[in-house]
Amino acid sequence: MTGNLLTALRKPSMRHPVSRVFRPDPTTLLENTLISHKRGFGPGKILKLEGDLSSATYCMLDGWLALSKSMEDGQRQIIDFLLPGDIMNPTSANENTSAVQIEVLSYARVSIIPTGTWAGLLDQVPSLETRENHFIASALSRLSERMLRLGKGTAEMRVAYSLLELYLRLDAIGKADNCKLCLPLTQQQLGDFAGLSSVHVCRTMRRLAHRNILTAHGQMEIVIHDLDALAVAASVDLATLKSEIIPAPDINPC
Amino acid sequence: MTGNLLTALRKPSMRHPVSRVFRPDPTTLLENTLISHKRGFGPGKILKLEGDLSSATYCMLDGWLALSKSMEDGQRQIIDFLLPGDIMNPTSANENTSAVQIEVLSYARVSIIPTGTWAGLLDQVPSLETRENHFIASALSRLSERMLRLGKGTAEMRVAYSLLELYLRLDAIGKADNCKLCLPLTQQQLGDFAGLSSVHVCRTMRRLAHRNILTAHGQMEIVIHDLDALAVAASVDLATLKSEIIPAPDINPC
DNA sequence: CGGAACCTTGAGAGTAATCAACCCCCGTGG
DNA sequence: CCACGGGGGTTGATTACTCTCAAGGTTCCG
Repeated sequence: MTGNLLTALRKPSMRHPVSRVFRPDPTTLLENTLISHKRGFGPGKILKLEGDLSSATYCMLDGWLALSKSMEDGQRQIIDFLLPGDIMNPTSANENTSAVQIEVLSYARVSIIPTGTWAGLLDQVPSLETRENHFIASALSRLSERMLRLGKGTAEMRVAYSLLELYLRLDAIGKADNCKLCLPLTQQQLGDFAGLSSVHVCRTMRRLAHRNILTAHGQMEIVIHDLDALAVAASVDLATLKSEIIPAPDINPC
Repeated sequence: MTGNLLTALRKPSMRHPVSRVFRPDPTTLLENTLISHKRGFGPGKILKLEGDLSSATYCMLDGWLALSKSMEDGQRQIIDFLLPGDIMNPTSANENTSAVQIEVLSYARVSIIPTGTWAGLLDQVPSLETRENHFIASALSRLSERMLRLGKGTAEMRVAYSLLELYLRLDAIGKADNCKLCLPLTQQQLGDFAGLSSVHVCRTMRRLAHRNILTAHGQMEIVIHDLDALAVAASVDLATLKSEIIPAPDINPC
């Protein structure tokens, strides 16, 4: 009912039942907290504006959110996407405002947990802090990878990398069957993510399609035909990238 | 002897002695750990390459480090600078390799504390975890701010923003007297940070100088004459930026 | 004096943004 | 049923920005 997040949190103890004696499951507390803070939002809904008061941790149960920043002239950069299972606290260093705008891309179910409540949870659910740290490390790695390409990459690299990153993340949560991605994004939004105009995103994707690396239909239904060629275009080593940006619990299925 | 980091950690309890009974100071443990792991490195030294094994927290006592990523063709992006007082763990989501290259820019004294030891410290020094979280929030805010400009900003915005960010950070540790910054950087390195070629950094800074916004001499001794104009050029609200990227302990002296 | 590293400036080339037109799809309402 | 409008996607033409290449200039130091 609360989706991948709980599943993922349960896995470690299920995999190693010998490591713990049976006791009242702390994930029950987590589950109750997640459920009681769960809310649903439709596409286009703005959950937070930049600078809004915010001091909460977002636990993604389902759907997509975009974290973005804008300039006065309306230019926008998507800083990151939040996908099912992700945990993220967008509070900036001042402890009470959000550094980014938070927008719903596809119908999303999110548990928004106030910082105080979250701190209590961390005390009582030991695996949660570890998991949160994995997500922070993962987010930092992703941001670094993207900054490299924003600063020094060509349009092709940026688009190829963006698609690869999304592919790896979706694949990790079982949503990229056969290299097919369904992205709830317009080309404008993909451009805001990759640091390109929507027109140039279109041209670049067409070129990739023309080389039989991928095909796209309709509302961003993308099929990657040649993962290796896409990795070359993105200037990425796929295995390394995966290990660096996908949180550890999902990589080590023991 | 161990510099700003300890000073900063001590401040809270020193300011409010009434809030704690006297007891064996946990900062003694911290101090000992910092001292016993302290090392010094000269400019140019590479502490880690991308992908090197790494599982440690870096506590900056003095000097500058650069975290960077490179592409096969040698293009390089500086992801972040580490300045005195900063705490940072560059480990990627796989828990054992560094997501970035770590390079010394000016003679640096750093305590490099293995993850296990660090976890023990966190248990015993309550203020440390809070402080680490502030640094994480601060780093994420900075990265977001920079990504916005890498993706959508002009060369002028990028240079102006880079200088402003460094000004705010140096000012916060008392190293930006009278808007004068001494950056241990070449224009090439500033370009790697701002996502520009060294040639274009030069042109852009000259234009800013020509407008009497700043002057630069020698090895990047920069004096900002018109902070407001620089903030306009960077498309930044200075007070907001400061609150978002400078860790809270220096703002909320509670 | 010579060399090295860095900064400065100009000229030319290349990449991506912008502007503009058109297409397609789809939902709405006459 | 069809006319209409809106939101996206596609494509071409033009513009603008930034890179690269190249040639000095400066400072520092052996």
